[in-house]
Amino acid sequence: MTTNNHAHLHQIHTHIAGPAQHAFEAAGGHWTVMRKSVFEAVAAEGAPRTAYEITDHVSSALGRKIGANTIYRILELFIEHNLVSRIESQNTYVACDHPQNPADCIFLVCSGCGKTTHLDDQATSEQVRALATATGFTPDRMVIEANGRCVGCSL
Amino acid sequence: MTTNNHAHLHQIHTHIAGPAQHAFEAAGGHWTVMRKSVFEAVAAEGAPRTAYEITDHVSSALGRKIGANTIYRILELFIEHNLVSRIESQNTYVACDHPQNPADCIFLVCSGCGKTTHLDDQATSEQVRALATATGFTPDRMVIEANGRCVGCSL
DNA sequence: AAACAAGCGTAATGTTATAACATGTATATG
DNA sequence: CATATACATGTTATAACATTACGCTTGTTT
Repeated sequence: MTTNNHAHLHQIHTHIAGPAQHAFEAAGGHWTVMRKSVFEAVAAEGAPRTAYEITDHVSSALGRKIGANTIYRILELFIEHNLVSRIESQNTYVACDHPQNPADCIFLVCSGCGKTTHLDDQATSEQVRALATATGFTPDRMVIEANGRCVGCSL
Repeated sequence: MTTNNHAHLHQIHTHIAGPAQHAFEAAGGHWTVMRKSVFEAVAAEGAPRTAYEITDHVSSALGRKIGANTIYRILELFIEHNLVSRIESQNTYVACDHPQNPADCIFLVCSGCGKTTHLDDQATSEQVRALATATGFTPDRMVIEANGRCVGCSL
């Protein structure tokens, strides 16, 4: 092995490795063209995007029609690896800054402009977890979202 | 006015007024047969129910086919009046115990049996609100959910 | 009675997500 | 390098969730 070869491999293993790619590969994942493209689509805008928006974005980036389920598969994979979070109250997806630190994110979703910011507050998310645990519940994934108005839209 | 009359009104203004009905009417809403039926469908089970399950339940309760949009309309109305909460991570709806006290609920959703319990912890939800507010965000509705395993399903 | 609003019906459609199965592509192994 | 294997994606169809547009009936106001 390790005769690292074929030209088309170079196009996959581009050198723009962001933290996302790095974390994903460190976990044994393959950073394929498709996955790279999906990640870029999710990360492209400040606002979270729907799966079908991502589908369109990827389709035009690759110049061919991609099926929705391909996108959903990859989003699910990314969510498992903390590269992406799903905003439950919006049915949208956002890229996650810190794949290293799998903290529970707190999302602030603006109902005016759609922009979403995210906070990490270990103390708060731990408090929610502790509350749940105290009842005998075993929490897995936390969903903490605030819907309201961002600074710009509250005027 | 106030010649309170017609027989069919009596069937609307039944005397089983739970706290939900009471709060709803206090807010100026009309507790119609349809709305009563929807509320009962939502409240019927421990587990939260999807809008289409509610649709089926109401349809068989009333003996005729009810359209999904009728259910969605009423669910939305109930949510505004704190009679019902939507579990965002499940696309389901649950009846709310305390329409009086519009606290932010914390839901514990079991991925095993689907049962959902709800906590009220003012301190925690206030903490999340405070976090949001500190960034200049004006929170409206909070979504705090924990997905995991309930006591029975964690074995 | 006329005007209006609230509540619901009906039908169609839009949006989000998954299932089932086929095909392609990378990697390991003899 | 041939082949086996597992992983990744394509294709098609459909399920699940939600909304729109419009009209009819009923209750309330004038």
